[in-house]
Amino acid sequence: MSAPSTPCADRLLAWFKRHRRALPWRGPWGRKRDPYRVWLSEIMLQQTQAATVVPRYEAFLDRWPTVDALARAREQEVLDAWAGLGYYRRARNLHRAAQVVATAWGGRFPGSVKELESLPGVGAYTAAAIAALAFGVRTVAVDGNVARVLARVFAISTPAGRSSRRLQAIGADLAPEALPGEFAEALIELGALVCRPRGPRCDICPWQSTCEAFRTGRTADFPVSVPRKRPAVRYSVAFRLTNRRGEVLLRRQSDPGPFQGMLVLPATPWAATRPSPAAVQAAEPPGPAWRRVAGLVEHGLTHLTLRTEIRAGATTRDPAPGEIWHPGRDDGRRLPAYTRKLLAHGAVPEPAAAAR
DNA sequence: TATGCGTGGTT
DNA sequence: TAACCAAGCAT
Repeated sequence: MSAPSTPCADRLLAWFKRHRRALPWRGPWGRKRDPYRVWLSEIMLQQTQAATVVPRYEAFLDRWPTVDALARAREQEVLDAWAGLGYYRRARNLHRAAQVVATAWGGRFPGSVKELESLPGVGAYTAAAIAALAFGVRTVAVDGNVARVLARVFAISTPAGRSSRRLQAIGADLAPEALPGEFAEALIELGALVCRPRGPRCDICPWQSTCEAFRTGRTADFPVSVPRKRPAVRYSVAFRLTNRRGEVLLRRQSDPGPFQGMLVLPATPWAATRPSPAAVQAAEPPGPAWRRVAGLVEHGLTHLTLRTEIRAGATTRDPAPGEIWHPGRDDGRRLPAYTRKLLAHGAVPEPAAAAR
């Protein structure tokens, strides 16, 4: 039998140069890139699709064009600018990392994988991505796309989650001396556009001739995935308190757990069963007579399904410390999707809306 | 190593 | 339609 041929970096680069998407965090082909912009985009792209990130990235960059500007922002502003993107710990780490870069590193990002990995929110993937894309380090960043590509090309039957070190080493060996950043990004793009999870486009793949999974007709067998558990269900009762202007009382989620630091409705803690009357009463903001809103709002997180019942009430009082009145209706943008959903559910339509 | 962390798109 | 999954990280 003949020796298996090695995937060719030049062939992948040629494909990428021709087919790569024009995304706002990408410059012209082969051009040196601003580490701040690479870092910001990579944090946003963690577990988040490019199409979702594009408008948020541009808005973020408009508001905080440099790492120093971001370091000077207040944490609340950063969290609110992140609202709707999910995984809110990313936003807190982003702000903290900006302050580390601004102070400990004099406003310039470090250029080695190891130094980058010391920044909050920067793990093995993101550190490698910044090093390759912004600093020309000859390495690859193994995300879900790259893990899938390599698992297929080399028919690796270890589950991707447990073999990322090995995949990293395999990928880095393939990287060329010239344009390592473009190569690292090309691998990701190949996974996103061609070597897709289902229905891979092997017919247009630049690596088809060296892909073991294609050769053996087993692209569907790689990467090997571990079945995931079904999310647990959690129940709570949330309180929708409105003032005369139709504004809604929100507070910052202070408990560790989902939505920490974000604007949420006052509510009982989440529990495995529906809250008892005593638990509901203990969590009630003081004041009004509460009206039960029909139905249950269901919201899915990666590991939880939240089922929330809403009680509505009206008041004339001022917000307590740590609480704010939020317009509620229009700008849903400072809010997590979960909070937005709770505001919208069974809301009494305003006259203007009802007339349409 | 396993688990906790959002949200939206795709099939 | 109910998985499945996305440019993962921290603990």
